[in-house]
Amino acid sequence: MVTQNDVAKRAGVSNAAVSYVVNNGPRSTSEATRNKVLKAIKELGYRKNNVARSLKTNSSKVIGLLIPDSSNAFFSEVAKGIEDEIYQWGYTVMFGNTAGDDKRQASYIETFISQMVDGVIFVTTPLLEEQLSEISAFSIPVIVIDPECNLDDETVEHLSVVSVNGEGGGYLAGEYLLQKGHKNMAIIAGDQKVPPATVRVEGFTEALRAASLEAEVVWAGDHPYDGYLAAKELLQLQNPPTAIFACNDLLALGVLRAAADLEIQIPENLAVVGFDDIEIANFLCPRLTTICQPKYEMGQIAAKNLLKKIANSDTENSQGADPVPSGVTLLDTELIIRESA
Amino acid sequence: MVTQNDVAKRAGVSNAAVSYVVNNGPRSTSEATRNKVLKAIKELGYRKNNVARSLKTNSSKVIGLLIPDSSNAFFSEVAKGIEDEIYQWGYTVMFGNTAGDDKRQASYIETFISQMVDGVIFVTTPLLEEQLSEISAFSIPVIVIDPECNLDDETVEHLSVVSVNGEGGGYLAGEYLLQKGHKNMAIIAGDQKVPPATVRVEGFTEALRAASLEAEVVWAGDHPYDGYLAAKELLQLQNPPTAIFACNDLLALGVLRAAADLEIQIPENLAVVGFDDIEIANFLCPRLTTICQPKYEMGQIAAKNLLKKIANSDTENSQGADPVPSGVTLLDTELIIRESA
DNA sequence: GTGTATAATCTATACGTCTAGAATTCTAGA
DNA sequence: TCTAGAATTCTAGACGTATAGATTATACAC
Repeated sequence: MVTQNDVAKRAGVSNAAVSYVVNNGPRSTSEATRNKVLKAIKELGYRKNNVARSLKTNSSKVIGLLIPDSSNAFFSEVAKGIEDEIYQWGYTVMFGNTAGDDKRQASYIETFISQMVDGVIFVTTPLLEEQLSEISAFSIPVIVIDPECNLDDETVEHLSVVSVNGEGGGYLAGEYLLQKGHKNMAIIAGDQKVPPATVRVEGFTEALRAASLEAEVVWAGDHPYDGYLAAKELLQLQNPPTAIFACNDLLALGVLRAAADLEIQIPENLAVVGFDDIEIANFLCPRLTTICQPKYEMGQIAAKNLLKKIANSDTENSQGADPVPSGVTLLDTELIIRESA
Repeated sequence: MVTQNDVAKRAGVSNAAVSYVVNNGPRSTSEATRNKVLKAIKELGYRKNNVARSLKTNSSKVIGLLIPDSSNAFFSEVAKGIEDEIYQWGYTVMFGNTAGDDKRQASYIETFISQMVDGVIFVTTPLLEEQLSEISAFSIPVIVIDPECNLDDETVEHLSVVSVNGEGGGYLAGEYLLQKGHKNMAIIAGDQKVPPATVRVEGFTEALRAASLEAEVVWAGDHPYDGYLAAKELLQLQNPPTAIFACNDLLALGVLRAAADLEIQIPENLAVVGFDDIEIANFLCPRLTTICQPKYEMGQIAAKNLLKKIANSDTENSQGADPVPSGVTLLDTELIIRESA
């Protein structure tokens, strides 16, 4: 492996000079040495070694990303927002799927610490008190996207969360279906263990409460098949719902399929509202009415906030530095009316 | 930061002893010191520092993953296969989206080298001669998933590729539609710059050639909307095709949507065959007939091969070691007949 | 009790980088 | 030409770890 020392020898300068050239500082170099060094670098094919740099400077230019399932359209869109943003600042993403497994999650946190990541982003992941305190023990900045909202206020205050107004989204869906005259509605909710599921249900329920109505809640999962099964069951009741709120678009897809199987016309005989507005929603038959949440932007904002936090913790004296909103940054959802409701 | 030295002091042993305990070797330790060290580790909250370890051992336990677009269902499924496999062996994934940008790709390769990754997996990414030789200059094992097949044989031989028989898949689609009696067929192909697109077209064309038929090819993109536009145009010709082969399922989704807009019945008046068999395919209306490729398995196999390669290059004397199939490992595709054709 | 083989431990150094502090060269004003 | 001050360069650790080589403790056979 070609090192700075090799380059230095070849160029006839000290290794410090090489470092200064490579990093454009922190001290200036004359045009002459600069050229000698650059020439030697080219000739020897030297590449800087970020591992050694990390060890010395205590900053790896890597951030850790913890996601339940990278193959899920929602998460992968968020991840893309993060990566796009972070790339521009010379950072790289190291990621792990928790797959809903606490042990696996813990293992990745160990890894992230061990790899000296400069920051961590948790996406929709159970926040275990113990793990959080471990990370903060290493003073690694953390951003959370869409948290389990039953965290105590103190913890949240300390945390910096980017979230979407899931409750508001659920409310929008309920309000809309109410306005369409539905009285008998059902909710097919995602995995009860995954935080955002519950809030959406609450928002929807809240909207119905205003009209003194209630909705049956079926806890399913996050896949189309879960939605399919749940919908089939609901639609074959003696008194089937006239509207279904599916808490994510993949579930909604399953609902559409179940309705088709049972030859139930949408939206004439059944209204369906989804949540997420994933890319395919606008191409389904019928096009899916859904609650849009800014996935890419969530990732982007989370990344921006994390980078800010990292910058602040670097300069130590965070006075004058651009402060990161701690507590919850809530992004708005939007009702996208298409054909299914 | 708590270091091995701190632990050593606390436990009243040498730092070497701590290292031996932490790594279970390479030398044995007495039960007594082992316990002392473990106790000190717990008391001080010591975590091993993988950065320092990497620097010393020249092995980071990190692999680099280069993907065109992590938010695409196909890639993210492959990525999941990789991550799942690699996690089991204590490795972690560092990833970057190339976004079809050669400069960005080059930048990530620099980063990977700089981070001392133990191996790299390229997924469906243009293999630039220069970049490959740069990586091999650092003797970093490389696995390619689904390559641009116009690489010269020598390069491929040197490379270790996991691929799916895209040509065979295209052939299956063509054969099936032929057998269904279609004579006027069209192909909506993905991004011409992305390697696998071309092979699928060739396979399909090949099948038709056997019946002395030809199909019109429209180069579109990778998104539903691309398929939608292309299909709308095709279906409004004075002599529209009776069957469309969409080279990936997202395109096919767009085709279904276009047909619905034009009130064309599927499969009665138009047959549609997709490619990929992504999760949603089985829930669309109509359910999508498509060519299934083992995405998760591709990732898994690629990861397994990469780990083998890494192990082999570690032991240097690869004699007796489990050899990695160099050249192309071709996985089979399968025709999944559902409702759309 | 002696000698020997083995196990356990410690000492010291290297991995490749960055960066204070010392040393040197350059610049410009007198 | 001389000199203060700035600009540039070099020297010399340190970051936290792993591991050869040296050293000491232990076990066992005689």
